[in-house]
Amino acid sequence: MKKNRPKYKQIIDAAVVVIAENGYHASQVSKIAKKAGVADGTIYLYFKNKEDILISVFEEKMGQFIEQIVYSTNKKDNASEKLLTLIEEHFHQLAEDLHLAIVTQLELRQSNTDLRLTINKVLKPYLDVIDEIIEEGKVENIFRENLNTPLVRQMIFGTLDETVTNWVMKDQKYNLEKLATEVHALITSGISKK
Amino acid sequence: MKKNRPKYKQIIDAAVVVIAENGYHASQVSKIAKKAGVADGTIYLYFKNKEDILISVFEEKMGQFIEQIVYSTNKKDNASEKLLTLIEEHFHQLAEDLHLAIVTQLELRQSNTDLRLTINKVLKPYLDVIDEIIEEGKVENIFRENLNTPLVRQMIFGTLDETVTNWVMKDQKYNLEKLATEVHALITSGISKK
Amino acid sequence: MKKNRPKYKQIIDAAVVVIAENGYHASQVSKIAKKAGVADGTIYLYFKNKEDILISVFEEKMGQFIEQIVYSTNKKDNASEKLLTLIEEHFHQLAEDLHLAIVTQLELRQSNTDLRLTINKVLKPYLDVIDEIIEEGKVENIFRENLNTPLVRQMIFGTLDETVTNWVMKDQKYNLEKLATEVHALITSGISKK
Amino acid sequence: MKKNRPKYKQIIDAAVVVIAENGYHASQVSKIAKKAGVADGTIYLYFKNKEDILISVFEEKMGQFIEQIVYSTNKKDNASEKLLTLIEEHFHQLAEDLHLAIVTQLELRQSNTDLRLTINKVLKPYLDVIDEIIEEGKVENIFRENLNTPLVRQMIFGTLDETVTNWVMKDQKYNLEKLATEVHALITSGISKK
DNA sequence: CATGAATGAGAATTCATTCAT
DNA sequence: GATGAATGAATTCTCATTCAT
Repeated sequence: MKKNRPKYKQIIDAAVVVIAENGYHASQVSKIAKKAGVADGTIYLYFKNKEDILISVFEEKMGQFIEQIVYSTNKKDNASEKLLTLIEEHFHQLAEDLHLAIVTQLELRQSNTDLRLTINKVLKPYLDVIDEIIEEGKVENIFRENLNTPLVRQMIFGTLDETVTNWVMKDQKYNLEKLATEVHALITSGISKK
Repeated sequence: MKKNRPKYKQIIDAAVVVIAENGYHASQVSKIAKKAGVADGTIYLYFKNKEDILISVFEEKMGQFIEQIVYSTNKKDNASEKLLTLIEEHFHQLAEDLHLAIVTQLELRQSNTDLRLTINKVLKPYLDVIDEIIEEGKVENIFRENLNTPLVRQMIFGTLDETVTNWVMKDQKYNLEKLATEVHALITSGISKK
Repeated sequence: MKKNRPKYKQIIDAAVVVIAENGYHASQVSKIAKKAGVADGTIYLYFKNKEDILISVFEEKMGQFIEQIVYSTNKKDNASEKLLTLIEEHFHQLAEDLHLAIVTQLELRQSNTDLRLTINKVLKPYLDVIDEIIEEGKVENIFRENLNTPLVRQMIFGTLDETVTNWVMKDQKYNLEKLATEVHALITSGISKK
Repeated sequence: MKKNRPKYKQIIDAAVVVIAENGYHASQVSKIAKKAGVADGTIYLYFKNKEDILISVFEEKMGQFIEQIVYSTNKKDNASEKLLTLIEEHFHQLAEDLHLAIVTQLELRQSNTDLRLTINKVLKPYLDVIDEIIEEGKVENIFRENLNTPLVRQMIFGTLDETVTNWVMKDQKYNLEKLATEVHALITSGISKK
């Protein structure tokens, strides 16, 4: 299995750093190879083509990202706490790994081609987790039962995504993780008085 | 003034259509010129370079977009109604002009370079309008006075943006404009019961 | 006659300045037109094409240059004095008009095309003057009668040309005109002792 | 070291031929690549850009040219013989390689930009050799001790350069090498009788 | 006579991918 | 498995010249 050989991981990690430091369009295969300490041709023993590297970056890193969120939310026992935990973990993981945050929030979005489809596919389990929390909240009578789940999920994901992107673009001048409770309050209670 | 000569508008409009139909990376200058009915070289009498076309597309179209929203919200007399109007107009204008929606939600985001900075600059007045509505809501005692305005603005913008992007990517299978009141309710009241 | 109309001279003079200041390759027709204070299209009422401007610059300016040398040398009555006068006038005229010196010594040589042939054609009368002085010197028994006239002319012209070019390229840090007698001595007496 | 790999020399040699045959401005990179038997992209593994090819052509070919002259003059033991040898070698080498003569005398002079600076830099050692011969002649009491060395060098170089250029432009109708002694005589003894 | 907006041909360079060693 | 030299397709922009006004 190629994914278990050491150079596979080396190349993935090199790609994240190279893209974060140089930007999507200036990240040539040869640069990634150099950073990974392998020859250009070696890349093609592990990946079908350049796009396959990027897809794999997203799959590997997002896979872990989602796994961690699922693991953490599962330990909570009501929808509201699960939602808070999801927000906290979302912010925490991206705040911890700035390279990853830059790559996912800014750089990888510059791709067209299949990568954008793959991003959606990879993100699907995450969106499903959000959906499940919403549904659970309805059952637990914590959230309104007439909520339009996909729409609520778009609100939640859109809010988190926009918040992280702003933080990255503002050069991480403030503490992202501390915003979690405030974001959670906004989502659950809205902005209206009372 | 170049911007008032007819070919300027012709080229801008041709660019929107070409980008929407071919995607950002497959939109050669020669394609835009052909669609606009001018010679390749004519493009360069009106625009400094290719990127300048894209920046101008965004400035012109977003300028109108924002103007329309400001105009409409100003006619309402409380923050909540203004917010609803802003959401309605946001959805309405993009639903009305699918080419524009594709370009702003998907294609233009693939650029790096100056365009991304310009996008932020152009968007600024829109974000300011949102901020003003939030502040007004606090004064009118409709919104909680301790709201973190930038964060709320990120929630609002992130939610609208994600909602429109989903609608575009789902091939506009549903009515975007009808979601406005629901989105407004989510933002004002949140998802919690009571 | 076009050559007598004021704009003809305006354009020629503008061309010399534009080429001297911007270099041959950066001297667009539009720049020359602007400096001359006429519209781009007006250039084509006076000149067949861009090359015709350059040819005319050389013809007009070199015509005067040669005329002045012929006039001055004719006033002398032996070949040696004529040669000295020729050198003095050659240096004097180019030292007086730096723009012209830059254009003739550096910029116009970057052309290929017909201009290079024309340069030779325009220069012909000058080379003929040199030939005549050499022949006269033989008759006057001042110069050796077995001199290879074309070769001597090449030595004279090559020496003057190289000297002026060096002076232009060295930013005219020294007095070109003062070199005339020394150059004359070298040509007439050579470098050998005795 | 790139300069020692065979394709480096192939490309340099192809460039000389292509420029000589097509002229400076009609020498596209793709033409040079084709003549060299390599892909267009391969050029850029060996040269930074098109101008770098031209600079390298001049450096390589002129380097050899000068080396040969230094080698030959060093075998002579007085300044006058060294000067004669320099003239003979100068004419000999360019007469032997017509492509090179066309390129150095006509085509490369059409460039502006860095190439012209490089030409001067590369030529410097040659001009230094001439200066040394002049100085040596003074010491040996063969040349006048009050000679202005830079000026004499300009006479010598200007004469040789003009002579070769004339020969190239006159389609090499006569034997350039046979002119060496005559040119040497003119430089050493001048044109005056006695 | 004069204008200046419009034209459109033409070339350098990058970089993902291959394959002989 | 690993290497890295070689490949070659694909696109922006400039500027001399024209011609309708």
